[in-house]
This record gives sequence, structure tokens and C-alpha cells, in this order.
Amino acid sequence: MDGTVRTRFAPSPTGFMHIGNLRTGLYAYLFARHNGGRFILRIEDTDRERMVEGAEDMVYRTLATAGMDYDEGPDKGGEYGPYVQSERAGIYREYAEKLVELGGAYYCFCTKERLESLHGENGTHTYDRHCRDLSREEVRARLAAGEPYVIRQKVPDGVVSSYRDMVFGEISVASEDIEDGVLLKSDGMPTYNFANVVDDHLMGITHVIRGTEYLSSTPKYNLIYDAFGWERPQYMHLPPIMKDASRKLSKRYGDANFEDFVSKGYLPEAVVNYVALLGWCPKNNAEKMTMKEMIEQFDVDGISVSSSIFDEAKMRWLNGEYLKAMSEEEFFSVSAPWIAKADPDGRFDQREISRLMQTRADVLGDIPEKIAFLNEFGRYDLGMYEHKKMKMDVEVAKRAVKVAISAVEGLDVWTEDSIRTAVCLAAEKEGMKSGQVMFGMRVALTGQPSTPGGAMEMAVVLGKDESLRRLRFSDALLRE
RNA sequence: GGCCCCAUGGUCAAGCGGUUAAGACAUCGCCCUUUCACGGCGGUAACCCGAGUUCGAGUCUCGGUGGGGUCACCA
Repeated sequence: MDGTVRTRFAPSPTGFMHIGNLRTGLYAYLFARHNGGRFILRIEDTDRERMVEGAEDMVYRTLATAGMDYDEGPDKGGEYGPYVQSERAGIYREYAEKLVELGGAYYCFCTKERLESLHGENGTHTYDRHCRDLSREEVRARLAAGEPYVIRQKVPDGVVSSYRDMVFGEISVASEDIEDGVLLKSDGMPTYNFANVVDDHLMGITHVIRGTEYLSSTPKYNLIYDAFGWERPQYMHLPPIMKDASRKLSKRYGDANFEDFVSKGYLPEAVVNYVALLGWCPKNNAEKMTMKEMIEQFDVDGISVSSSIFDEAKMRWLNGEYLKAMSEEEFFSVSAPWIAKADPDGRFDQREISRLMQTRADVLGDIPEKIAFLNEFGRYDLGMYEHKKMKMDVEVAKRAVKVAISAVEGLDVWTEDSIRTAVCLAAEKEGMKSGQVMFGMRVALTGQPSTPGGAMEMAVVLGKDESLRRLRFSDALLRE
């Protein structure tokens, strides 16, 4: 032990990485990096039935795109491997047997039927310690006879197991409230709890960072450390992230998972940034932070004890901040695929569209819908021409569109400036306010009540031919 | 039900015995503007309830209520 902080992220490969899971890993990562320590990835696949094909790769991919680099892991190696629990089965058995020797565990031959008869009224199962005091000889004989068995923890009587959690403080549970849980299953695989204790110890984990679902069972695991004579790690339990006031975000309902957000057009760094804020507030109260800043600022004092509700609206806002902070070039490179969805043939000026979208989209996925009018233009509701403040109605619009057509049809140079000059001049000649002409022109060009830019910008994006075609179409529509 | 934990605006949250109870998102209004945005300015909005402790309580203690977690050969 050289005092180096070592934390681990230990997901089980049972599906997508949801936001709550990601945050747990992120805090473990930030804590390790903040303290100049090491961050370890361990795959917990002791439950073969729930394993999902490809889920392990998803873990690697997610960590990579989230920017959480680890020092040791299944695909990275390290001196404490293997880092996949299914490859460590022999180790757990060895330690379980050793714990029996040490008096901290015992063999149990109870059948499933017997166990089921123990079920309480509320669906609770409390093992009655039936096999706890079997004689050494009997155990040996039944083992030799090949009877199936599990190894259970022998919880000492009359003690209160307590520890100081880094975020929740003192937690104590009396031993009469702790069951003699299974450590090694009849298939020879360890239960999650036992594998965790053994692995965390063997891998030199100094700080165990995980969700509050383990807050009240930690005293039980500590008893195992004690029985082995091992030093206990520090614990940092994290409150849950909720979907609403009473439901947790969960994999089962397909809630909020990282990859989904990325494919919806969220920037990975924005998602990570937002998730970091759910349950943690840095001393300087900053909200938009780079990973580097988060590492610098990360502090246990800022972690909250109460649960928080995931708010996509705020994440949208944060994502928009990231988008706006990009250079035009950077934004173009990330927005281009989304622009192409609405304009697959590249008929329009993609760079110009990108420029217009940068301040108008919070999420890249908003882009196709906002520019759908590029490829979809036809009859539309004339009510769009109504605008009290601009003193617009269909009658004014008829004149406006006419003026707009006459103003621009002879134009050789097609830029915002040249169009504006021509339109203003024509409006003045007709005794109209230029704003009215432009308002009418914008609607006539797009058939939309709201557009990602003004009339000049829309005209430039559409180009002269398409602009005139649309203005004439609208002119005809208006006089029907 | 037993045990453990939690409780500041709609949401994220600051606050750690004395504050006009921050800030952000959302929302509303105004300004800017050729529309929509962006941007700027401003508004509405909170300490779950009840007892204590204290000169003084969002902050400490206890009780209640509400919510979450856990009680598996799942993780």
C-alpha cells in the first residue's frame, strides 16, 4: 500500500449504459484523477443468464466516447487481472473455502424448497441458519456424497456493524438485521457481493464508489473484510438519479441511456457534463466544465445526499451552449450529417445552413426538422401571413410578394446585401414598409411560420431559381 | 412489514446558527430585430408539518408525514 488512490467502475454487461451508471463511473473516475490515483475497469459477469451479447463492447465504447480513460481493465491489462469476473471463478472458490476455515462462513445444503418455505409475508426471505452449526464430520460426509451446496456468510451474533460513508456519514446496522447470505452459489460462481469484496481487496481498491442501493448492505460486506482480517476500503455512496419524483431511471424501461442521447444529436461531452451536475455541485458553482475542470474541481463535499431528477430540458440547454461555443468549422463538421438528412442531394448551400443552425439548434437532431422546408414545399396555410405587430394580413401579403418578385427577378448578384437593397428600394417605391415585404417574402419562400433565418438568409440558401419559383407559387396561391 | 437513507422554487442546486434564502434550467414580460432564434434586461416562484434546544433555526435534536433503498443461489 503506497497510499495511491485506486477506484474502480464495475458494470455488468447486461445492456446499454444508462445515465445513472455512467455517473457512478464518472465520479469514480473524477475522484481517482483528482487525487492522482488509478481508475480500474472491471466487468462483473457472474450472472450468466442476464448477460447480453455485445454489452461488454458497449462498455468499452461508452467509456471511450465519454472520455473516461482507465488504467487497468480487461482490454488494457494490469497487474491485478484478470479483470473479468467470470475468469476469476477459481479465486472466489478458494477464498470462500478459506473463509470457512477462518470461521466466517459455512456450508449450507438446504434445498430450494426448504428455502421457499421460509418466505415471509412481505416476500421477505430470512434464512433460518439451519446449516450454521452442522458438525465438521457431517459436512465432510455430505460433501463427499456429492450433495449440492452453497457457502454462506456466518454473521456474528450481537454486534453492530458500522462505518463512515464519505457522503452519508455514519451508517450502522445490527447483526440481527443481517442475513447469513450466500457467498458462493451452487454452480460454483460467487454472488455479486462476495465477488466484489474479494476483487476489491485483491485489486487494492481504496475507495468503493457506487449507488445507494448498497448503503445499508455495506456493513454486511464489512463483516467479510473483518473475518478475513482485511483492511476495509473507504466508501462513497451516490444517491439515485430519478425519472420523476418516485421512479428511478432504469435500464428496464429503456430510460435515458448514453448512446441514445449521442445518436439523438447530443455531444458526448455535454451529456457527461450534465450528468456530473446531477448530484454534485463544484465549489465555484460552475456549470459548463471540461473534463479537466471537473477533475480539478471534484470534491466529496459537493456531493449531495438526496436523489435528483433527470431533466432533459436542462441538458438540451447545456448541449446548446457547447454547440455555440464551437468554431464555425467545428460546428459544420458535426452538423453536416444532420443537414444531409433534410437535403440528401446537397441542393442547397450546406455551409450557409450550418451557419444559420449553430445558434438555433440545442441538439443536432433538431436540425432536419428545422430545415425540412428545403425539400418540402407546397400548399400551406395562408394564416401564416397574419401578424398584428407587423400589420400584416393576406391583402398586404399579396402586395408584398408581388413587390418582392419584381425586386429580385432581375438581380444578377444573389447575396444578402444585394437582395436587401433591391427589396428595400422596391418597397419604398410602392409605399410599403420594407419589414412587411420581407415578412411576406420569408413566408412565401418557406411556407413556414418560423424559419431558421430571415427572408434574405432564406433566399440565399435557396438560391435564385428556387426562390423565384417559390415566390411565384406563393403569389398564385395568394390570389386563389 | 423490519432495517437503512433522504426532504430548499416546476427541475438542478448554494447555504453548514444571525443572508433582502445565491445561481442555473424552465416559465412569463420587455428591449433588440425583416420572421424565428441569438443576445440583453427584468418578473413570478422555495426552506414538508409539529414540538423542542437557543437571544436567534432552512441550518441542531426528537416525532410525524412523504419519498427512496434493501430484505434473492440478480447485479
